[in-house]
Amino acid sequence: MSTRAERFSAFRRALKDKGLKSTAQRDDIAHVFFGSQRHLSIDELYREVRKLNPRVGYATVYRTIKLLKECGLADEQHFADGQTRYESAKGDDHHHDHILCDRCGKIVEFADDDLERLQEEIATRLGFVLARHRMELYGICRECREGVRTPSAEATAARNRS
Amino acid sequence: MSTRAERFSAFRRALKDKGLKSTAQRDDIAHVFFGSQRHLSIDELYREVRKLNPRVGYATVYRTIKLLKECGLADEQHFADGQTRYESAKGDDHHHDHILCDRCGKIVEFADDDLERLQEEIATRLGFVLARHRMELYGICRECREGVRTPSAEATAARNRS
DNA sequence: GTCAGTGCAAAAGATTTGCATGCGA
DNA sequence: TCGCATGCAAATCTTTTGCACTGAC
Repeated sequence: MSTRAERFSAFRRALKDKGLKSTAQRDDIAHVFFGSQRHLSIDELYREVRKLNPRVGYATVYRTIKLLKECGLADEQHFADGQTRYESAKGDDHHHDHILCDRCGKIVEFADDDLERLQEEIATRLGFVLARHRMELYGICRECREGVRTPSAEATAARNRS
Repeated sequence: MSTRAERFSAFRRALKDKGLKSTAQRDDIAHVFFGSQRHLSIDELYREVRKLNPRVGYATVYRTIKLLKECGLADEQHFADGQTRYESAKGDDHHHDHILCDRCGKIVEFADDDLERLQEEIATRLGFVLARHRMELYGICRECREGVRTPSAEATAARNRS
């Protein structure tokens, strides 16, 4: 897993390689995006970026996220709530899946080798050569079951309610 | 797995229980929906229903699919292509996942007990009580790899291209 | 100076909703 | 008859695009 600075450099390098320009907007969007631990929606990303630099338009956020996707630096996720979210890519060798809390909206990442193997096996059995997969588990997390309301869980729940 | 007629009756019963009316449009939409083996998009469903009864509006298809969801008779799927698709629900005791061919778009359903168990185990390990999950595998099917172009694969590929 | 990048507003695509009319119970 | 259901069009919501202007190289 690379640092924010490393990802930022990788983005700038990718832009240069493609003959594209570095701009204040792209820098600001990338900075916010790489700095977030969460799975951001476009709107959340836009709002965060605007705090840093109000001279950024919605369209530019869309255009920049698309660029980040093309560079392999952002992964797009379509969870069950219908919202499209983006996360900072972990790299090819760091595949992971997600488990989401139905109550507070918390998203936890995990990786499991047995699961990967089993998926290969199922695909083979069905005559497919597996290219990729997507798995999401949904349930209730321990904090929500125990009625503990941590600040971060509260914030996440509030975001989900809005 | 119930028959088309059984599902149709279940829908009429559910409507009656909710104090809602049976109408020609609802009947026609349900008939087409329960009769399809495929994972239909709203647009595909609309077109099919129009062949049967041109006096059906787009909005009614949306409203009826929403009703079917509420009755537990339709499952909504968001696959990676971004299109929202619906399938006739198999019932709580018939959970299944999907594997999709990246080339011809074919969608194959499967169920695997080991997979279900492993998911439970992962959720428990992470402190979650699992409610449901979603898994999709993507790859290339045998027919596409072997260059065989079956009529159904051709039809599916054509639909995907359009 | 050149041309890609940007903001804005308009467009496009998917889904929902308001409203007058239609029709099932 | 009464009120839910429908069709249509308009409204939303999300994402993309056209265009004139700005700014990076």
